[in-house]
Amino acid sequence: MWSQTSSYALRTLGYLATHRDRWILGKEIAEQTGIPANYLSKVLSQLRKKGLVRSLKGWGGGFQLREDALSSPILGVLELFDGARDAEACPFGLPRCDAGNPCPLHARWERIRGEIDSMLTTVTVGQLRKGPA
Amino acid sequence: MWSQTSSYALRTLGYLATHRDRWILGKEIAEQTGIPANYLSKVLSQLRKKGLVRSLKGWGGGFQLREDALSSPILGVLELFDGARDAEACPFGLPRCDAGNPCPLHARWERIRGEIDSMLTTVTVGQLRKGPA
DNA sequence: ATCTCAATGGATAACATCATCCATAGAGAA
DNA sequence: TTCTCTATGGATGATGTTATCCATTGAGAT
Repeated sequence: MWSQTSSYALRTLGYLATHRDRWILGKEIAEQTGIPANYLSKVLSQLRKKGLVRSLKGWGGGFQLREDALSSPILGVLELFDGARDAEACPFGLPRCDAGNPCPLHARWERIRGEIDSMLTTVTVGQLRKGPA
Repeated sequence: MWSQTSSYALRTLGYLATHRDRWILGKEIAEQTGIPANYLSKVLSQLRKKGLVRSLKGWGGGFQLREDALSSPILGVLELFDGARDAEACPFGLPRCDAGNPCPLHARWERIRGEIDSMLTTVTVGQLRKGPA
């Protein structure tokens, strides 16, 4: 549904959201989430540039979720890695369909798309925290 | 959302569903739908093997939609090119989430997934026909 | 039989995504 | 300063998807 990389980003943020009390090594995130360490470093780098994550080099360093990232909708994360989705585009790539000239799937898809958008804008990074059962 | 190739397949079937009165050249489909002609031939070949489309070589030949394809759900087409989707998989690749240990997105996604499945099994190839306004 | 039309299918190339390797830079410890 | 730890970033490789090229096959027209 979304790219592997986006999935990595969400998992990473979920892990950081769960451990906000200290600096987390990239290596630790990789081990705990199963994301390839080398690739993860690229993902973390982008999350840092985007301001979702803070980093500290050297001994005792690592990564941390930034405070204001907690309330950030996950839509922003997905867009960062998958690019902005064309909200208008027919997911089937059918010839231009819109309200005036709908393809057979248009109306049904319109509704589903709305629910997905609602989910992505409502759920925040902070809510990716792995809570106690 | 789905692969480019699946989109091509749906557009192709839509075009064939709209012109059921004669044999349609692959070239014509390519021109009218904007699908690369050479690549389209592969897609058509798979549609033929799957029994959705009939072909005729030589002068006056081309492609035609098969009668029974009209009532076939488009889900089958998507699975043909994208492979069967893992219905259980969390679209975010988050650590195994299920009813017992749901990720924050689980419940919301469950519902959306149901609607998508419903759409894909309900809409048929015949309904891809480009009807008169 | 021969010619032309058009699908068929194998081989290959272009491209993006995913992943790894390695050298460098920054920061605290000794 | 010097050492170790750890993020940073450039270069490269692996893989899957998308696209193209070309030779072959089948079928009707003449």
